[in-house]
Amino acid sequence: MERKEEEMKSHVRRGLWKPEEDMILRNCVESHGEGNWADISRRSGLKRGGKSCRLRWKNYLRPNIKRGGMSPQEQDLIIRMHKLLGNRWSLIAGRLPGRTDNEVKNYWNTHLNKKSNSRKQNATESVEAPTDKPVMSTGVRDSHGDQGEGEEGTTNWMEETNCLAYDDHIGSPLPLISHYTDTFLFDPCFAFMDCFPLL
DNA sequence: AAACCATACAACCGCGAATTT
DNA sequence: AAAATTCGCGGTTGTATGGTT
Repeated sequence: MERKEEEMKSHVRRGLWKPEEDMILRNCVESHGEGNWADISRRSGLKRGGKSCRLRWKNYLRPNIKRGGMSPQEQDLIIRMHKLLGNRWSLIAGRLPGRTDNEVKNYWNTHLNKKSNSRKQNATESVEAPTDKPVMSTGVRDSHGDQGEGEEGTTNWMEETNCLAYDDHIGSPLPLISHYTDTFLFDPCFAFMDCFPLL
């Protein structure tokens, strides 16, 4: 049993994807549709696990993926959202059209984390008791323990996040309500966040 | 030129949630 | 209802690349 698993693992290709593999995966997803990644992995003939196929598609091959550097607006939005939600990368990425959770996470870890830390350090020189915890918690996925409880820090998040989306097409921040009715109509987390200022 | 180091990003892993059987 | 399977998330690791010594 374990031996068989070992054997399976040893036949699975790992590491960076080659252009040929990308092409095969793209063709396979286009003809069979997204989902059931184990099946796609089998059908494609690629020696890649379903998980790996899914990740590659989601983060790289999917249409409408935006590549290249983050705009200042995107950076700013990530910082604000991270302050609110903590490491909820998929939620943050959901507010950035064309960006993936992995990309946002990487960008935060390599660029913004430092920036944010140095900012925080400056702030702590004048104010006591900073916190790594997000201002708000969604309560949707709390098992990892790095999310805030939502009780503390009911600070000025309204002021700070009066814009939670940026529209590249019109080149200006979207007001909360228009975005709420647009992309995140059914996201309870954002529905709550967006409604809160009305209280 | 080469060894070393730092940075950025792609990919993997483990886990829990959701769904299917 | 329980077991098995699939999916999605966040943390972590691996690798390519560029800069410095």
